[in-house]
Amino acid sequence: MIMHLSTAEENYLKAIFKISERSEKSASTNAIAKQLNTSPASVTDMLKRLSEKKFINYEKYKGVTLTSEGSKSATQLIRKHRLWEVFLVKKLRFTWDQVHEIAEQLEHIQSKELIMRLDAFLDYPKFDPHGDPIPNADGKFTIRNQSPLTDMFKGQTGSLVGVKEHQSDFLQYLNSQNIRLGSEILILEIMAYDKSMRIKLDQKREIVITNMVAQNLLVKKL
Amino acid sequence: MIMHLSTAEENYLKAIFKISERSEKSASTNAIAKQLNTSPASVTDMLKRLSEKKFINYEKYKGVTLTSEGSKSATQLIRKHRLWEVFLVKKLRFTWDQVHEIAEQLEHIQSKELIMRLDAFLDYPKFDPHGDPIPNADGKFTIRNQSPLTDMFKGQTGSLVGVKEHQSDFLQYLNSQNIRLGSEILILEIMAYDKSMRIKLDQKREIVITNMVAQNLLVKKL
DNA sequence: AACAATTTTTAGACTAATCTAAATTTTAAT
DNA sequence: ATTAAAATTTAGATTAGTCTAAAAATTGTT
Ligand SMILES: [Mn+2]
Ligand SMILES: [Mn+2]
Ligand SMILES: [Mn+2]
Ligand SMILES: [Mn+2]
Repeated sequence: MIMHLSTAEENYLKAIFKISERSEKSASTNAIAKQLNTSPASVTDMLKRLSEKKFINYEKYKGVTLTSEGSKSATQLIRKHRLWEVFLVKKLRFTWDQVHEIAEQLEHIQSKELIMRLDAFLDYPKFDPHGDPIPNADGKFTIRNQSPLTDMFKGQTGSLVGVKEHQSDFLQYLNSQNIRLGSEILILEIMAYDKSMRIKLDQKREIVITNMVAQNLLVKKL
Repeated sequence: MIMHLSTAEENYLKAIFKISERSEKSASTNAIAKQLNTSPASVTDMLKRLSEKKFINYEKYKGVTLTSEGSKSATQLIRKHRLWEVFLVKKLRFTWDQVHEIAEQLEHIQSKELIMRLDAFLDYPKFDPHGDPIPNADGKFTIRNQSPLTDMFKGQTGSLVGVKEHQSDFLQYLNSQNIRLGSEILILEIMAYDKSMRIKLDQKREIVITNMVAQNLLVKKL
């Protein structure tokens, strides 16, 4: 029943999970290749193996979906990744732009007990340092209402609950502007021309952000 | 200059280091194979590769020694292993018999920064949960005077500072007898026949231990 | 010094994971 | 409905790490 997955296999399942998450429909070979920075030929190869092992539903040329077994594995991997990120930020005082790479390695450590204890040690966090929900031991994600800042209008206020983009240069940009999870954002003005926004941050500083930045900020309306 | 090592390569270097540590002379192919639970043929293969990369001094049929580069890598790996063991015991409340396997995986996580911060988080521990010294960032081990309990005589008292054997069944046996690091051991009697010992533990309980157990207990004379 | 036992290396094969280039299938557009 | 473009799969090769069986070298013992 308990089937061992290699690091590579785990990464493929996670990639498929993430693609399915954002597009609803089945994941294509090319999309997976792009996500994993690998060649489509390698993906096809791996899809055959994962299908053989019943982690995915795969038919040639038709794309893939995760089986419930595959979905469970992917969710556990995400759980581990995000818990480790919390550990790195909360306990080791890394910043949110420094943790992803390290968590990419830590997520593959195999020990149920370790994760149980880590979770307890961190006080059962519900969200990671980027505001992403951490599935619980049963794989259940906390749902939260949130929307990209671009969905809000002039005069409205939101609290930053997450970021869509996780690239460290983006996160470092946010650091430089003192924009962090929990920051209060009041939209003062939206430029008609380029949709850039003038905002008031934490009832203090006024700054201008581009539409591209605003698209990547997830807020809860206040 | 900075050469990347795979998990397998790191494990070979650590094995060679440990063999050299206990026998002084160069490590033989068979000894490495035994340590890593692999075949001698695989070892020869890997020795060629590690020699090529200048981590070991290797001549066919002559056994191997680590170069200074190899020694440095092995020491860093041991440092990581032992720091993670401290983390698991001190922070996650694992017992000393549960941590080795997990640390075997954690030691391969690649991030200098992570280890620096972990070391600080743990308050720069000098010894791991089994009493083994943790090399500092420069690779320097703390030396301590210690001897196997079998080197001591009737009437002498020692404090347990380490164990030679790390198998979990041995550690669990010690747990069951309430023998732990720091325990005070007074030798009451040594049987001439089988060299088993009657000892007084922590000025409380009297127990009998076999010579095999005594050989694996490292004590500091009091 | 010869030979038997042991150790080590080589030969040849296998698996997982990857690649490039070529062939095939699907999809989209005329 | 053809045909061009894009996506996907296959073919064939490569690398790391492993294995078993056989050959070669070393070591130990008469
Ligand atoms: Mn991440
Ligand atoms: Mn994250
Ligand atoms: Mn250990
Ligand atoms: Mn240890």
